[in-house]
Amino acid sequence: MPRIRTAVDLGTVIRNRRKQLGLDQATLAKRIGATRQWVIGVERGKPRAELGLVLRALDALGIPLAAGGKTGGASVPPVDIDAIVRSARKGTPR
Amino acid sequence: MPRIRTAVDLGTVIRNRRKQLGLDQATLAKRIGATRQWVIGVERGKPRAELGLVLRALDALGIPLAAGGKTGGASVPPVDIDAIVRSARKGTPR
DNA sequence: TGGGATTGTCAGCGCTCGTTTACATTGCTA
DNA sequence: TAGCAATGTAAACGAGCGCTGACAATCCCA
Repeated sequence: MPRIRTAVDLGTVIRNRRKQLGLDQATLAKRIGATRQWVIGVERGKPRAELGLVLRALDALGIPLAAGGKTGGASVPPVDIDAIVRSARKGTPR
Repeated sequence: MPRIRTAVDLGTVIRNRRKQLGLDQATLAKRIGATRQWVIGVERGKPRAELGLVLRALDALGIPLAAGGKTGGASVPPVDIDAIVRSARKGTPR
């Protein structure tokens, strides 16, 4: 259950899963509704790929995405009190 | 621990977390290295936002992203045997 | 060694992204 | 009510994406 931080992480996950399923790039591309070119780019970790296609790819590969779950350590660092206070007393004098 | 399927899902998560932290759009934008305009778009669920900025946003908000974890049901449908067989015997006649 | 499948690279093109700048709207406080 | 902060909307513009189409480089069997 890899933790995704960068586009490269995501590309690796997608590629591994695709191979695991025995799919080639062309087939995956067709399922997503994109081109093989696009698949190549994403698997390489292209950071400016478009979000919608990426989500469709994960879906097509049966890869669920979870946000905010505790992954083990001190994830989800608790509320930034400072910010809240500042916001509370609308001053925000900078 | 919301399950992310669409760009709208992601926008909602981001917006909620931002407010939870008491940040305004401008501040978040600056931290990400994007503009307020961009934040507005993403929070609205723009499906063609660029991946890199989205990941930076999640990071800036302390939202971990996990891929491939079982979420409860029949997620991660097991390997497509058919595909593997086809791939195994390199034929792939179709 | 030959041939098919898979993957990678290149070039050109339309289109939309993200940025900048400015203004309108809403909400709250003094 | 005036004034400030936060949010939403709009227009113009450069830059890069994703698409089409074609071709080269690898693998892997027969």
